[in-house]
Amino acid sequence: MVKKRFEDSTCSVARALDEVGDWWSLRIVLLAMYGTRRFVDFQQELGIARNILCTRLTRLVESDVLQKVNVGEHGCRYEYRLTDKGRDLFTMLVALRQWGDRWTPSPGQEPLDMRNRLTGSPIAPVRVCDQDGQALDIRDVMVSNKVMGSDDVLSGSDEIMSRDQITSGD
Amino acid sequence: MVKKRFEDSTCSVARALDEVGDWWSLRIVLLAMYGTRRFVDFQQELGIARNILCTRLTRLVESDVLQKVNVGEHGCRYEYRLTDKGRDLFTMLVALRQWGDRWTPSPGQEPLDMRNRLTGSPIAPVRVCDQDGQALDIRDVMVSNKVMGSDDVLSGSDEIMSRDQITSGD
DNA sequence: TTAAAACAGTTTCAAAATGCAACTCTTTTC
DNA sequence: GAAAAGAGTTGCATTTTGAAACTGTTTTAA
Repeated sequence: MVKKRFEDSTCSVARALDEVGDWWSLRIVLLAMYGTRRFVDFQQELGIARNILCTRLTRLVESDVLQKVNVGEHGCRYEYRLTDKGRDLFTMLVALRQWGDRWTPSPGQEPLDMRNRLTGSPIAPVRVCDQDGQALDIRDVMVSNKVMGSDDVLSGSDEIMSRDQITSGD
Repeated sequence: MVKKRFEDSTCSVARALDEVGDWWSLRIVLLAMYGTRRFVDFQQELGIARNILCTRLTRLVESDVLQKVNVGEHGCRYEYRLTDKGRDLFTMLVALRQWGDRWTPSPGQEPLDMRNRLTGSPIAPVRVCDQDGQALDIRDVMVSNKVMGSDDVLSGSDEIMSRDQITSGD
């Protein structure tokens, strides 16, 4: 019984991408991490159309990634700030940045230098580890699918391991 | 001198998003990690339009995230397989999955159980660490901007730290 | 205290991307 | 050797995006 090994329409990656997986949202979150808070600043730094920015910010507020705060002194003037949920995208964005640094280098552009603010120690490459602290890459990972009662390894699809081998556990 | 603290049109996150930041590409890569390789399988599992899938796969091949392999016995029949570059999105996708598990839980849907294939040890939450092994969250990180010769902390924009405080180093 | 500028959007309309269905042509399978 | 499956294309309708102008507030500065 092979067909669909993971019923992933309810996959949390898909759900995450529904919230921040469009063309602009992660860029907005990234700018927010750099300190941008105002509508015009997002607009100018991204070069995004104002109406699109408006719908994106609204969506991000609805999904609780940003919060809209009235900072006007005599009326209404707004700022968009990261929530805990938005701030928690930090790890994923660092992983994405490191991937970009490794695989899409830009001539004459050196990677952003990020460090421990207190000690100056540089940030290390983000790794997936198990609870014993062992770093794992995709080939080392097994996914147990409780619904279907079968285990499987992630493939990373290369020529060494055929589809038959991968699905032999079913 | 405040205006733009990071000239990020050349930011590696932006470059990464140019390659995999659209609505479908990361889902395609994720399926590829689960072992999907064929055009029709991607199409059916994603519910994506065939022409769109075609342009996405072509783009991913062009940017060397996937490779297109002829597996026909008497002619042409293709598979799309992850390259090293594509496989290296694993870390980022695990971080995204964990974010989704934490913040967009689905009723009755428990997180995918991922483990070390050899030992059965569960995967731990992905963390950003410095080279001394110290786990850092966004508030602990400093970015040194060599172009502008200034240092800055990432803000995570909440009400505790005002924009003035953040930019006081300039 | 008032005029000018800045903010935070809307609205309108054109251009681009996406989705759907039908249609090819080749390759497997039976 | 026929039928089915794979891997796309093509054409057209729908949706999303982008650009620019337009509104109504709120600050700033004289």
